[in-house]
Amino acid sequence: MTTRAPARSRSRAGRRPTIGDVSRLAGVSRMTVSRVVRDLNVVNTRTRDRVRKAIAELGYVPDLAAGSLSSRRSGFIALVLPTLTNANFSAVAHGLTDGLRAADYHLLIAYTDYSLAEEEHQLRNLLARRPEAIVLTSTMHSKAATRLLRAAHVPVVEIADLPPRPIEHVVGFSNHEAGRLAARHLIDGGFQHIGAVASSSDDGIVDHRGEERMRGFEEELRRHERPTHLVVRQGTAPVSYDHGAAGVRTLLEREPKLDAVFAVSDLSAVGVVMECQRHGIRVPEDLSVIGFGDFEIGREINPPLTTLHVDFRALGHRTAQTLLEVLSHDATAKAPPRIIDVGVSLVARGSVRPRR
Amino acid sequence: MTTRAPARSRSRAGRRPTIGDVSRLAGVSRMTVSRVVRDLNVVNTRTRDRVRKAIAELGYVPDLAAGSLSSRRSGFIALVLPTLTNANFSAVAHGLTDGLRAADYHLLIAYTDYSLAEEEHQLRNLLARRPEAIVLTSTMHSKAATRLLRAAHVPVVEIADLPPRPIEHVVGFSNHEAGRLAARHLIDGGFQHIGAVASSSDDGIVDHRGEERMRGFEEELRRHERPTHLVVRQGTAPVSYDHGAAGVRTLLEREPKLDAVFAVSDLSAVGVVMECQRHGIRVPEDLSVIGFGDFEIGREINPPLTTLHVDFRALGHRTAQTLLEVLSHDATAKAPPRIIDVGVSLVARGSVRPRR
DNA sequence: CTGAAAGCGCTAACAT
DNA sequence: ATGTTAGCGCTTTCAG
Repeated sequence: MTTRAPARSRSRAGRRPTIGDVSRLAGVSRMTVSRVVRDLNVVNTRTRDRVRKAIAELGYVPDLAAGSLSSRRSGFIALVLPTLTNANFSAVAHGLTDGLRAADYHLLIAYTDYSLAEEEHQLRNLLARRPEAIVLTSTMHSKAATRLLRAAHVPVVEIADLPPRPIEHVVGFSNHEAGRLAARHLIDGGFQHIGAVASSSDDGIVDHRGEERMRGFEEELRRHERPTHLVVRQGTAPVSYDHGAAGVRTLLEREPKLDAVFAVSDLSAVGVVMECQRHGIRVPEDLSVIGFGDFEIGREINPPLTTLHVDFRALGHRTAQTLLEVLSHDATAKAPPRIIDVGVSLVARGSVRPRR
Repeated sequence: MTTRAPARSRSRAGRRPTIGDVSRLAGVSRMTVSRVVRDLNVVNTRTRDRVRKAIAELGYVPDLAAGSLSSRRSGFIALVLPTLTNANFSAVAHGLTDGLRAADYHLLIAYTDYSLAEEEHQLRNLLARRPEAIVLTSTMHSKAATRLLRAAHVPVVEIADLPPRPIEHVVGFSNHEAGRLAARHLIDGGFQHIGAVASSSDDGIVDHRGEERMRGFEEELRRHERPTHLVVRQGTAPVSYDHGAAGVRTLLEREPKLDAVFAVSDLSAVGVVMECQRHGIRVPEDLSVIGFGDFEIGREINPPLTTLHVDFRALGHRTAQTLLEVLSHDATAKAPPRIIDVGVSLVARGSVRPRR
């Protein structure tokens, strides 16, 4: 960059100021600047102010890459989400951010589109930046991903499910149990022709948590000697409204006497309700509908949606807490694995009308 | 960490393997390992395989912090979003990720909850990690944030609006024009009592883009000598369903003859429709509704929602393209600012029934 | 309270 | 095709 700036600014022409530029301007050593930047509270007030002034004047922003290389602390925690388009995952991120802020950890977010291959790709990227912990919203990983995670020498928290063989820590709930709760609610409600709309796995695109819910749902049906042939798979994750609309059409073709539907997500449940409206099928008089996730749209539609509720924000908070505990552990002694279940509960609203 | 591992592994006990560990195991210099890792294709095939084997054996993952400190290339681009809970912003992220992947840039995402202070905080964090470019979904920043951005010596792209005084590059559309389109559609439709549901700013929480839409809307009303007293502000960003439900109640109290409503987002528009259903107000027979954003839920409800459409995925792609062009520019010559307008269009659906 | 020396893990630039 | 040297910007450690 050819600049006409006077020679005295040669040291900072065209590049970002470094700690050395600040120290020169303030007339102190780089160490002193470093102490001021990190708020170490050991620097003389007047020196500190002089340094602060120099920092402001130069617009100095410390280089965390250099800092963490030296201190061996990157100061960030990685969160891997299946998708950005899900209010519940956002709630988790919020809970995490809040819980981590006081400890001055920065949260970095990546998403995988429910793809195992993409998860591995993102993990590789993230791990290369040396996060101090890693949070995964998924309990199913490629073999290579699992190996990476184990070799990373970093605390790993799997969230939003209860894996049978966790990598390390877990903050979640049982998706299997969620599905069973839905089935029991419908069976107890006296419904005779119970269907469900799930999504299908395809080519490495897997919504394992949704599948667990469906497995729980089917298992409970079987326990009560009910048929499970009315579970249809519609589209791939992320589940959305149209999955429900298309799914219920299929179900009604297959069983005109259908009287209740469990949708793997509130979003597809809303799709079910909307499609029913279009065909003059009354919810809940003709057909009862139950979803999962307690999304806002479910509370807003008419009738409001019966659903399964998980406190995802609390889940995020608990994850932050767990992380903080684990990270405060002496690095020489690995903290024992924590397994935390935040639970799931059924919220009865107008979209289900018991038959007895 | 007390370990019983044999002494020969002393060099890698309890810590991650470094490039030196790999080079020792493979019997080559660290440079050779570096070349293999970066796929520089200048290494002898047999040597390369030996190195690869060592890498696999040790589970070596390169340290990008160290690498980028040395190469002065961090390899990532930062995306700052107002909120994670917005399908359109997710679409932008997708478009960006896709467009950037070939060039091997990694996208790191942060969100601000529509808070200027939080934006500044996130920016500081992000900038400290030396992104090679920064993408902001907002065109309004705190003074300090603007200063940080200008001092960062990094390309800045503001997206999803058309700011009058851009920091540098822009890929967006006119929110002002979007609001005007909505107003014109309703005026042309022959509506007499036109209202709107906006959100209010509060305490540093600002949805500047939404406000621009409302300003455009009001301006167009005034142009046609229509009153603008039926624009109500309901809640703060992020806008959601309940904003619309509460907003339309207020509007109907204020003007029982209300015949059309523009909602700042499809989400609040859906809230309007749902609230109308609950009160026996027919949409569109009694009240017409128009939203913004063309969210999936708008296509799914009955009647489907008339809305303003922006191709956000394309916006993300164009942003990626712009970034790639700008970044390929010789670092010594700053690329000229690009201003790209992806446009906005009205999508007429069932929720608006013209009166003439 | 402040500073000097050494080095974090990697790559640019220059040998060979 | 491979290696050597130096140094990226910061912090740790130790000395004063």
